[in-house]
Amino acid sequence: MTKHLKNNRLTFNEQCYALLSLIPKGKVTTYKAIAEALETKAYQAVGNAMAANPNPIKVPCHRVVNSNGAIGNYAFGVDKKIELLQSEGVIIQNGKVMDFKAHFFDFK
DNA sequence: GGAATGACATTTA
DNA sequence: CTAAATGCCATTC
Repeated sequence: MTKHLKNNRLTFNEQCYALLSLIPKGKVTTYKAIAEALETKAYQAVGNAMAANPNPIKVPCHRVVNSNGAIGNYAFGVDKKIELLQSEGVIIQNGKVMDFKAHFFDFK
């Protein structure tokens, strides 16, 4: 990049991580919700941010699923993502989140 | 600076 | 309901 301004604000990714770190155990959110919380429609960019997640320990990227209830993807494998979620109390069946609304964490 | 890429979403067939 | 096409936007090549 020739424009090394970066401004003073956090990168899009950092903002995503910040939001994710707010999600309590046993709750999930969607890429859409995160994007909306950042006041943008960069749904896909949110996914990219997760893929670039530098610290999976502090950032529970496994709590982010697709807006249609599907699990989506995960750096460590979808199966691993499912296991993590289930161990936190989120019911998953047939690769989809059951009672999605109940487990949904909204940033508003 | 521009093109390509992606852990998505929504609409249409 | 499933599948394909189209739109979006930040990041990376």
